[in-house]
Amino acid sequence: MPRRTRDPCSGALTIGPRSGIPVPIQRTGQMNLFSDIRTLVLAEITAMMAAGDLPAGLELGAVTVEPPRDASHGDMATNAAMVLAKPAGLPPRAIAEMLAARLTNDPRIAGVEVAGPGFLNLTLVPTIWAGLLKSTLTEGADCGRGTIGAGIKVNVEFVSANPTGPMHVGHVRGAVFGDALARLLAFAGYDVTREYYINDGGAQVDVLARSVFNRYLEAHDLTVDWPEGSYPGDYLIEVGEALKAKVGDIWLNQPEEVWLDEVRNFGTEKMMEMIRQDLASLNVQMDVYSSEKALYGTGQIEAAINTLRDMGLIYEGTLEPPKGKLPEDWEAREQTLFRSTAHGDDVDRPVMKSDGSWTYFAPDIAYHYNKVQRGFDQLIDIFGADHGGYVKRMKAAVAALSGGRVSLDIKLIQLVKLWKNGEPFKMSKRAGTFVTLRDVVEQVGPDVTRFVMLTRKNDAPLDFDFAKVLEQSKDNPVFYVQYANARINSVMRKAVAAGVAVDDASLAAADLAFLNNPYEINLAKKIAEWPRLVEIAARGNEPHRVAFYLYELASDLHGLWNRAKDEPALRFVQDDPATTQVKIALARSTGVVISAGLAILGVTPVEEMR
RNA sequence: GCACCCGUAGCUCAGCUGGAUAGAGCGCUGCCCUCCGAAGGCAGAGGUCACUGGUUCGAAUCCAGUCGGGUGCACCA
Repeated sequence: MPRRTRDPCSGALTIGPRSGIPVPIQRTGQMNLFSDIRTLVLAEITAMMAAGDLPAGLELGAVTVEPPRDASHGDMATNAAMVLAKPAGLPPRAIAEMLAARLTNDPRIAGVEVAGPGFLNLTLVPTIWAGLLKSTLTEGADCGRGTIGAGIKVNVEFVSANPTGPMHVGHVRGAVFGDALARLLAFAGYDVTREYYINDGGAQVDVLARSVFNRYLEAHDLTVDWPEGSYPGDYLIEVGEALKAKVGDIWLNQPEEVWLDEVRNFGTEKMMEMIRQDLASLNVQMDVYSSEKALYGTGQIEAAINTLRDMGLIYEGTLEPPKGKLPEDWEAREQTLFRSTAHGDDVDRPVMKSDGSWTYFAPDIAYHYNKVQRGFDQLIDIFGADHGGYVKRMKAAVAALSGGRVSLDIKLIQLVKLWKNGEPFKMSKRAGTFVTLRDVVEQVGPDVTRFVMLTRKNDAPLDFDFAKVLEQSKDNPVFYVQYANARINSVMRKAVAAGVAVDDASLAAADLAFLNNPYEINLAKKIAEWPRLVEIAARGNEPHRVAFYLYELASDLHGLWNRAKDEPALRFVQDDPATTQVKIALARSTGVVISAGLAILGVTPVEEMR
């Protein structure tokens, strides 16, 4: 097909200084080639509808432009002809032929092929990759930043460990996942709030208070009992000492009513200090700490329940006994129930105990109501997998209280199995091998901990081997990705020593039209996928995709590197400074994306590994 | 009994709002290792995507059911 030339003065094209080849530039400042080409495809379809080639008013939402699985299928593939065939009442290949003819006219498109049942395989002009690298280098740490979350307020609630002791290893994964998800969503353009819900309203903080009081008594050299279910951990010794330092001996012979409230406040405050420090050691920062206790006595629980009551969703009733094995002490009992079945739950749930006090569910409802009232459009809760049974009722509550306006996504975090050199690492409080978050971070560091925790989907169990995660070999994904970055920095230092300018501005200004080896193009293509991956990962609340992508990106860099052993022309540092600059631009662009990706994971990129 | 999660290569796992011949690492087999940066490289074998139906131009992906594993199942948080 004849190629229509575009006016170079339109601003859409620029002329490569040496080659004279037009280099498309992204005018939006974004480097998402896939959305650019999808926009083109949609525009041509719209034009076809206007021209009467297709019926007007076709729904285009299902049209995708994505990387083909097989490199022989070109650089991008679109399903447009196939998804439009039925509504348009035309054979897919007929649509494909028409669309192909139009797409060929775009200066970015080098070739279009109709394949299979009606795929359009697009080959881009080689200069497109130069434009990609330029925008990557120009955007730097912002490359791939998205806008799909623009104007959307999302609240990510995670960790929410009980304030009764230090965080243990079971909390680590949830903390890392939640923090990485928050970073991912922020990167995709969402307005993100990270929130911790302090469970300081239940019976367990009374137990904490009594345990602290015991330590307080011990600080006065008194002997104490440790009843079943109390918290005898050493970490409360200093809290007891601190309490003694604060109040002296005034509570020594006082009944519980006198000191319980104050000791509880004192204890939970100390525990939260410790938890904040634990989180900080993992580079996790919360925006908001919300207190369960603060919901009591302020009418918030009553208000939330009354709101449901006004909707006819609260009633006095008796639940059916659970099927299967009946609890020993089961008896029919009238309770105040939330009609969660109206919003998809399996049974209605009690909000008030038989003694008239609230169940744990009631403040949770109030807390989520509070989040709804604060104007969030989306709520995300991150729970341990053992709380899976809690999902439906919570979703029902949010659906009811927001009138369906606010979505709630609950991500369940599966267990982490600990290993050491391939041997199961047993955890036991009694044997003193209880593993705290601090133990993990001190042994392997926050970067490795975070990366490894994100190398699995949240709902898949994870093996964590204290020895293997620190191994410096290609079998260790953390090392593999970091090593790629170190290699990039190495060749850049070498180029600098050879007198080549490798700052991002110089590289972006260079003529980059000479990347043409399949290994180089392959790496550039992987870079091109980055913004798209951010979108997909953010849409699914799946930060693990970033970790897998980085591994693939590193793999492509290493592949190019290894290939260069046999093909010296592929080496990043060449005799000719201009050629070196082109190669370094590719390496540096890879490094830019690695850094951006690691930032989402909350991992610090390393520049050297010795 | 019910609900939720899971079932993909010998092992551990990816797999995009359904796309073309299902991928990676480990392990295995065979070569190579005077290489910008050692912590290796290249290649090969290896699959009924648990099973059976359904929807669709097209299903590992969506739906229903079956089997198998995990978790949770009034008034605990």
